[in-house]
Amino acid sequence: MVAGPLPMPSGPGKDRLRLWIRLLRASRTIESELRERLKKEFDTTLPRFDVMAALYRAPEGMLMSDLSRFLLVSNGNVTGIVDRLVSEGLVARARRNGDRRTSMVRLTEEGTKSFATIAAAHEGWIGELLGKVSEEDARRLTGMLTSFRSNWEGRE
Amino acid sequence: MVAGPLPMPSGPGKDRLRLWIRLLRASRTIESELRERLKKEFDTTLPRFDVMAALYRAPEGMLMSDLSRFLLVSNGNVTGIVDRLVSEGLVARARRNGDRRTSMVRLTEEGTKSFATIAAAHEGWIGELLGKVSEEDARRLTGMLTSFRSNWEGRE
DNA sequence: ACATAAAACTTTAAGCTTGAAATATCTTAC
DNA sequence: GTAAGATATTTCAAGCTTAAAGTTTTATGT
Repeated sequence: MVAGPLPMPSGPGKDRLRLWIRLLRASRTIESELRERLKKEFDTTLPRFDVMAALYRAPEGMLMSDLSRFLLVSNGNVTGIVDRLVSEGLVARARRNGDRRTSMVRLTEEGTKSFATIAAAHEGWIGELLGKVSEEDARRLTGMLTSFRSNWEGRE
Repeated sequence: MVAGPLPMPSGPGKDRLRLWIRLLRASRTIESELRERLKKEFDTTLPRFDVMAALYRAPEGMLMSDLSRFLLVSNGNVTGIVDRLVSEGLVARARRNGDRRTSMVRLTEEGTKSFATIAAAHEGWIGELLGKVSEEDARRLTGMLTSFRSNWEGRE
């Protein structure tokens, strides 16, 4: 999957396979760099950052299932990550009157502050890691990836 | 990180952040689809597929550290995946005369056959999943991602 | 009202992942 | 030749991940 420098596939329809391999290598490279920096600089992890980023954008809170859908990860996964964030005091669960199955999850004040700091560093890192991609190319790439995505949005 | 449809960042230098978010969402979407199909159709996993793909390209075998570098994952990780593949008879470790610390890892005959079958299906899936990306766009995207990658190859 | 189904979550088991510590082997410098 | 360091790999603990099964609560059909 993460095929590399040596014998690349050739023939009809291989361009998409090659694209996928590059896409995956690029995102893994960046991801592992981010992971390392989050750990070293802020003693946190990418999944925690992802959850906090989602909650930061929703001050009124989110349901567990919203988080799961939004982050493209399973329900059970979110449970574990949120549990850990709660035990660290960065996130709170609030029972709801209307529906006792659900609870609104939101950042605590401490979580909000913490996230703002980390997010600023994160944005700088991305600027650095993608520095060689021109703003122009960045916009074009984003456009292509968006059209790909809309093709898949809401599947099953 | 996997930010989505609602308030997208704006301002100077946000194009790269937006690009990264799209890149990550695209690769996670495709990855999870592949994961599911590998499981359902062939009762295997993406990491196992990755290792077998690497070995398929190296009939003479690879060292554990080669695998680790090539796949962009940690050493200890490769140990576990290879252990499982060995126990399933798909991969073999061969001690080397020269250096007793290392062993050459290679596909067994069964592993080779098995991989060929799965890889054919895999290529079809990619063609399907990236079907809306034109071959032309695929080549352009690949080019941009390649230049990004060479910028990072061999860091640290 | 009451049974049945649906929805929202959590729990569980198995496997993936990392970074760090531990082992074993080889290489280098005296 | 031997101690010190470098390499290659495995082991370990903690956390992430998923699919499937289980729990609790709400909604629906009769």
